[in-house]
Amino acid sequence: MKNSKENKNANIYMKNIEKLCKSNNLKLTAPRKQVLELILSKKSFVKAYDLLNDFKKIQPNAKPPTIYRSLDFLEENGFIHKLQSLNAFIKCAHPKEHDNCYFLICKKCNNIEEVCSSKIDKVVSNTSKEKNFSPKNVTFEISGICDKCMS
Amino acid sequence: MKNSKENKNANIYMKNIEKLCKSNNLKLTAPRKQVLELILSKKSFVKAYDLLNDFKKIQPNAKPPTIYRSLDFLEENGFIHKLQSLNAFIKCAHPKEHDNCYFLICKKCNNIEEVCSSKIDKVVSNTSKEKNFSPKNVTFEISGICDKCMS
DNA sequence: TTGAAGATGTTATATTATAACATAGTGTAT
DNA sequence: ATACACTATGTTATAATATAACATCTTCAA
Repeated sequence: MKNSKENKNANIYMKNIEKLCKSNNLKLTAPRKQVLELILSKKSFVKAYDLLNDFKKIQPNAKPPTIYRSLDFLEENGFIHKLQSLNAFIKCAHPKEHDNCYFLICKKCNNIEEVCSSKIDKVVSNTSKEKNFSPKNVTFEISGICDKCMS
Repeated sequence: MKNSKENKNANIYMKNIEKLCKSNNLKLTAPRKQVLELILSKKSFVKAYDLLNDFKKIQPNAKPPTIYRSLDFLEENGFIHKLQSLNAFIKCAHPKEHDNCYFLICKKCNNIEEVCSSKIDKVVSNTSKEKNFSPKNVTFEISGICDKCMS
C-alpha cells in the first residue's frame, strides 16, 4: 500500500524533473536518472557508497565517479541536497521552487524535514549586506530530536 | 610585527581557555593544548591532516586518533568549530560566550568570519517551536565572496 | 563530417575518520 | 598507601568519503 503510494509520488517527481530538464536544456542521462531514482526510492537521506551498491545491482561494474558525477549534476541543478553534517544526500522537497532552505535532522529516527523560510533568506541577505559579503551557497542544518521521537 | 601581535593574541586566548578549563573542571592535557596551539597559530581554518603533520614536528609518531580526539574535546567544549562544508576546523572567536553562530566563508581568500546573531537563534527557536523539534546542534555556513575579494 | 565539448568508463589514489585493543595516568574511597 | 574505576593516550589497522587523470564514447553544431 504505502510502497505503491511512494512509487507513485516518485513517478510524479521524476516526471517533473524530466520536464524541468527539458525546459532548461539539461541532460538527464541514464546514469543521472538512475541515481535520482535510487535517491527517490529512499525515505530519508542516503550515503554515496550505499547508492553505489544499489547502482551496482543495475550496472555491476559501476565505480565511485559514476555516483559522484551524477550527484554533482543533481545537486548543481537543485534536484537533491547534500547534507554536509552527515555526508549524505537527499531529494529536494521542491525542486526549482526555492533558493535556500534548511534541514531539521532527527538524530534518533534519521527523519529529515526540509524547511524553506523567507526568514533565513532575510538573515542571509541582511548579514551579507552588512558585511558586504556576496553569498553563493548556504548550508543550514539543525540536528536534534523530532516531534515523534520526543514522546 | 604582525606575527608577534598574533602570538600575543594567541597567548591571551590560551590563558582564557586555561582559565575556562580550570573553572569547568576540564582537562586541557598536553596533546589537547598542543593541538589548540596549532589551530591558534593559523590565520584561517585548518584541515585535520595538516594539523597531524604539524603535530608530528613535535611528536613524530603521532597518529590520526591523537588529532581527532583532541579536536573532539576542543569542539565539545566550544573552543573550536568544525566547518562541515569544508571538513575543516577553526578556533572559536568567542569561546563560551555564545551558543550558535554562523560563518561567512570566502571561497577566494579562505577567510572565515564568525558571526553570532540573536536573529539566527530566533529563526532556530521559532522553527523548532513550530515543528516541535528539539535542536541540539546548528550548522550554518554561507560560502561566497568577501568584501576584500569583491573589488 | 568533423571536430569541440560534454559525458562516461576505468584505474588508481587521495582525503577524512573511526574501530579496537593495549597501556598509562588520575582521582578517590578505603 | 593501595587498589580499582575511570579517563586519556598510544598504536595498529581499516573504514568511509571523494577526486585526479586519462581513455573512450556521444552529441550536436559549424
